[in-house]
Amino acid sequence: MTVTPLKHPQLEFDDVDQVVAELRRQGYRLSTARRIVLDALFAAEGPVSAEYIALGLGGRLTRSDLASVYRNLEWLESLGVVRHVHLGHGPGLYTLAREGSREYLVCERCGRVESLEPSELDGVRAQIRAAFGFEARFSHFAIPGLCAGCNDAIAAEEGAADND
Amino acid sequence: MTVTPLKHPQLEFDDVDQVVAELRRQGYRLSTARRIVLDALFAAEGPVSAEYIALGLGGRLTRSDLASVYRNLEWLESLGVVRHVHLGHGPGLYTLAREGSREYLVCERCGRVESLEPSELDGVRAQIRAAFGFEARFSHFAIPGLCAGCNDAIAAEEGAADND
DNA sequence: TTTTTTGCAAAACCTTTGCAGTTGG
DNA sequence: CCAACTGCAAAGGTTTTGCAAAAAA
Repeated sequence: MTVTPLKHPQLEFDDVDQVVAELRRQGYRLSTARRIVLDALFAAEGPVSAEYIALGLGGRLTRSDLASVYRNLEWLESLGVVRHVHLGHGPGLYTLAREGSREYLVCERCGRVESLEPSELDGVRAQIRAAFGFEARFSHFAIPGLCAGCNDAIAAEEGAADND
Repeated sequence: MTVTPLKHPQLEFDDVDQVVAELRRQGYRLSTARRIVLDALFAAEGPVSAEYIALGLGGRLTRSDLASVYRNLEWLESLGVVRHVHLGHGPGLYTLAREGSREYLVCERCGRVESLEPSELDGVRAQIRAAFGFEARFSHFAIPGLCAGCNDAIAAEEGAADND
């Protein structure tokens, strides 16, 4: 089993100041706009949209310009500090990369999102690799489907509809 | 093992005229614009974008209005004649539903698309169901990753870069 | 001071909607 | 004939780009 080497190794950090210090050490400029994006990502509880960041997480934080937010997210992503995921239709969602590439199960019926440790899907990836020689990456696009609860609910509906 | 009952059972048909006849039998109007969309879907070799259909599959067929194409694709989808998939970024792609809900592996490096019989992923779905109680649906969003060739190519690159 | 980044505006991209005019049955 | 559908144009939602003004180092 090989650990995938990252082109841009994830930076280790626990708070905004650490990231700021590290980026500055690497020679990057740290504007207020950039700090705002980092603040929002640290304050957010899960993946958030660029717009939500620009609105200061819904008013709780300093607002900023949407175009700059996109530019800075892209920049932070290229440095391995941030990554983004697509959970379905709707905007891409951004999150700090520090926790590793979490993977998501998204219920298409109720919208519930289950966040998984990357290793939890190793078996699934192995099965796909064995069958198709394909290395599946669930870290950028979520796995859509039906959660247990909705699956049951649908089964019940269909039972009730048997007398159509 | 239960066969999922379809709300809109797929129509059986081999060519445009059969679909047209069936839809007319069901009381729907069949305009030229609608026939053009069906012609394009039958002529296409795989999933195609609405725009490509509107352009007459790149000039080979009659062109038509993009908004009408979208409307008719949505209508045909609601009748179970058409379905659409998302293979990654970029527009949704439409295809005839007659062949069942094929599922796709998309290489994020070279763009290669591998089309699978639904049953080929039954084992994967079973594993996910067993582990998370989640019924994965790969028919609407493709599985992204790296095909065997690109995986090898990347391994080679990384070997060559060991002396960084 | 000089290079980078910002903020605003505009555009690009995909998709939906409103509406007057046309068409299918 | 009349309900349904078209074609065009405009708008909606997400993301990118151009550029003059502002800010970082």
